[in-house]
Amino acid sequence: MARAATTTDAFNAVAEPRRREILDALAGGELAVGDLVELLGLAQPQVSKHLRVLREVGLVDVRDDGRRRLYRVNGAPLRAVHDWVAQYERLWNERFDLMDDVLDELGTRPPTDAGTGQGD
Amino acid sequence: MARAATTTDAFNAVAEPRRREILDALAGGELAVGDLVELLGLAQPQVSKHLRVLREVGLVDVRDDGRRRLYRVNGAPLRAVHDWVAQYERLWNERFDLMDDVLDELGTRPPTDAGTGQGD
DNA sequence: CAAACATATACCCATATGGGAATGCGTCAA
DNA sequence: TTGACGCATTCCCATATGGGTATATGTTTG
Repeated sequence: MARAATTTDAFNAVAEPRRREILDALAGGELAVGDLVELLGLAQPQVSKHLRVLREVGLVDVRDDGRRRLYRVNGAPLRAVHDWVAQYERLWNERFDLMDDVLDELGTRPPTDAGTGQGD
Repeated sequence: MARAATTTDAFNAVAEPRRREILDALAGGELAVGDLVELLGLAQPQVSKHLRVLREVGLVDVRDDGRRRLYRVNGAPLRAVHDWVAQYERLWNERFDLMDDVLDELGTRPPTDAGTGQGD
């Protein structure tokens, strides 16, 4: 087996830096392939291929405009990523960690910080 | 060129479902490789290899305990993922207006150093 | 109609992958 | 010491990747 396909889910699709750049560029609004080619400095086929992947996971939508194709972001699939990562927020935020200890010792969570002081 | 190495960053490391499972399992606390083997139903070498990747990107720390090795999560590297994805929250959240303000502020880099956040 | 333009596909290729199986190596038990 | 245990590493391999280049498809213009 090789690595999971990039089109498997948003996790894989977004692992590629170039695709993140594309999404960032599209964050400002609709853009045609040619615009992205200029903005990213990538070859046109490469951009089209990245867009294909993004489309397959639903991260972008397309709209025909004459001989151009306008792409736009659709962040919905990123929600899964966000939700998963959010669970680890506490692990890079020391405060939560300390708070956890404190709460653990107290045995219960006070309804609000009643100015418990900063003891430690 | 092939795909970027899985050890390139948290984005790539976490794109693999098994590695996410490992992190989820470790979220409860330290675990030995053998524990993970049982929990995930994977072969031991595979688990060790996934742990290697996670270690290389700093997502887990190890600790020797006799002939076992206890792994624990370190969510720090996930912060980059979280921060990037958070930019797109507005695309699946209805509160555009509020988010717009936030994004606007993110667009500028205040001279302040770390610690800003909203802690207060 | 043909020519120019915009985009998508097809091919080719070097590369890292993740699983399987075998093995190396340090640690604990008898 | 020998042997069992726990884990890491190595080798093998099918597979998808992303970039490069060439080409096919569709659209607008002359």
